[in-house]
Amino acid sequence: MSIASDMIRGHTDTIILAQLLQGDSYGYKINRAIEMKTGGKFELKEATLYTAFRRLEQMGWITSYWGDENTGARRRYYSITELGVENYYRMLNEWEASKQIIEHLIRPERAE
Amino acid sequence: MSIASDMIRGHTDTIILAQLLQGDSYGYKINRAIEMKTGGKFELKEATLYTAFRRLEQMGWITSYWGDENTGARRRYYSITELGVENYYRMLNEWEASKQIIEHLIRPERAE
DNA sequence: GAAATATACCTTGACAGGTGAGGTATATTG
DNA sequence: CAATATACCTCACCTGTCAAGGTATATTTC
Repeated sequence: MSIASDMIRGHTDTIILAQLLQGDSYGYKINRAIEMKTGGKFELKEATLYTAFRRLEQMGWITSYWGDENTGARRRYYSITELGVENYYRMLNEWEASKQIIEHLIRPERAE
Repeated sequence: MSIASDMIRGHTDTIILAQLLQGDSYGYKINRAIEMKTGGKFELKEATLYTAFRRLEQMGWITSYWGDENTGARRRYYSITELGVENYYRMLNEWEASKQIIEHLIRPERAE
């Protein structure tokens, strides 16, 4: 497992929900958006992404439906639910809190 | 597993190394120090801590020796190695980088 | 002096999330 | 027609966390 994966763990759900907050989308597109946003510095692995979709849907934070494209490969679209929105904001707050705890813990203490 | 644990995952090694940068220490004391530093908001579980010690020692980032207390329970002290110091600084930098990526990804994009 | 608490260490098994490797199918481009 | 892009999916494995259990010594409380 690369270093980034343990750092990102615990944020994949939030990252996906953040994307869906801007409107329904599908796996492939979400991954492209993330890649674009980070200038290629980061991407969710496909297996991680689809595992996350299953998890989020089971928790009722997202719902899905098949698109009706009449050309190209079929797409499964995802929508964020009200419950998903609530949890998204909760997780944003948790990030703020844990970020500060981490910041505090990974620096050696100044002499006092 | 609590929420905080997935957020802290990937930082436990750095947290321990940060403590050892201030001088040799032992498991129990390190955990108390972390608890103090966060005002009780966070603590490494014992199993996690001792697992981390084994991992860090195996990687050669820390070394250990038994203290020679003539009273109280025996203590195993840990020292950070040169390799440990190098990796500590590397991980600090990785935190800075991944922090910004996460920040960028968990917020919905402003319309442009 | 017995019980409770604090100090201090340790291991095991279960669990969850990430991921490499594999698969399917359609459309386009050289 | 081969390669590439789009688009989905699953399985087995790995790693880190942690609840639950254990050992031992010293101090405090009743």
